[in-house]
Amino acid sequence: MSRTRAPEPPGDPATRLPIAGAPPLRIHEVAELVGLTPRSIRYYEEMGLLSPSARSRGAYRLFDQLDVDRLRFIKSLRDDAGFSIAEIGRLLEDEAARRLAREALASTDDPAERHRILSGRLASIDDQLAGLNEKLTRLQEMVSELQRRRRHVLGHLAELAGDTASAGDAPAPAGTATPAGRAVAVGRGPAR
Amino acid sequence: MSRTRAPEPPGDPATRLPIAGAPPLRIHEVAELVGLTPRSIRYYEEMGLLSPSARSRGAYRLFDQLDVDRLRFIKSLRDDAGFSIAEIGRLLEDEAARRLAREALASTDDPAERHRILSGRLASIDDQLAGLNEKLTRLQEMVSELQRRRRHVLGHLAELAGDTASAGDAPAPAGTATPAGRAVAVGRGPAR
DNA sequence: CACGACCTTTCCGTTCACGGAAAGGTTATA
DNA sequence: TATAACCTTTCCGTGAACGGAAAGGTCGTG
Repeated sequence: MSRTRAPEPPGDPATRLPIAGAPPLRIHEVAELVGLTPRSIRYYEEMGLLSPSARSRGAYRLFDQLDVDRLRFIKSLRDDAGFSIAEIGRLLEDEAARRLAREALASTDDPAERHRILSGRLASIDDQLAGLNEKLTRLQEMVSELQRRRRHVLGHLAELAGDTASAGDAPAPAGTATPAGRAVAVGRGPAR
Repeated sequence: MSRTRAPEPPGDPATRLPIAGAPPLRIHEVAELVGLTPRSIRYYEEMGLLSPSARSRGAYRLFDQLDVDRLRFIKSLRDDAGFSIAEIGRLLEDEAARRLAREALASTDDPAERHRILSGRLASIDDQLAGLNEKLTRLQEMVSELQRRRRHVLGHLAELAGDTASAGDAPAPAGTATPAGRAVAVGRGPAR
């Protein structure tokens, strides 16, 4: 551990303020933090998923907390939702449109204009919801099917265990409570 | 419409029976049916996702209803769950293991052996559930967040509409009821 | 039996999402 | 100031998931 962190000598406040006392990170630091490679992060920037991050005088990329959050979001979208980089780009563009709409709303009192802006936002949100709901429904069907099988197997195991009295209902070993209500069984060991 | 369907002259019952009266389909027919290209279907066969389908004397691939179901499943896994072809391959291998386990279970009365088989099945199911649940939870979080925003925008719109009395609660225009319980709002027009 | 429409395999090309090397610049520390 | 450990851009390579053309075979109909 030779060198720890560069305090970034003052004189370059940049355009984006670093969120109160949090030092900016360099690319391999964020990479490790969020579980991506520097290469991927540069690629995402090239594809327009990141606002051109701040740079040091030496042209080093510098990342603040917002960048980290954004990268985490991107990774989640990629790994969990299975979106392509292009799709993620579109989602993030919409995110940007959202900020613009906020500002536009704050700067006008005209009811018609406000209605136009809000309607646009609603349409965009509904579009995204439609896409996500489709994926979500399919995934839930798959999970339900697997849970059905799981109960089935557990029933057989219980039956095997001797007490032929109580069959069909199982304790469920570990679970992730889904926001939607029902607990979902999850078993042994890490995936991947 | 020159040629409609080949009745497949008897003399080649093949190994897989065509499920009572359903004529086997040729590759471009299934392709259109399930929404894939012939090229993709051949590729999936090459990757081992399909049991080597039946062939006519002239070496044409012939698909029965099971093949169609399997292809639909593959497409769903690919498009909705975002699995890679390799991952789908593993899931389907497990499906095959499931059939084997069924047969093995049916052919033994030894409790220890039955327990071993059932435990293996349970472990495999739990593995799959773990992976799917992770995706599912993330997706649900994203949907929840979007719904929150949607309500927010709707609140502002209602406020704009004049009656400043009732704000914050909205009727939700259209919805897909998720198996898990809560209705999820979906708006205007088709996505994609 | 000839035709058109489909099929076969083989192979090369393409897009996506990066990996990795090259050639050179920057930054904190010794 | 020299050195190690980062960083930069540029470019070429790679595996996945196909697309598409080539060269030839097969099917039902005219």
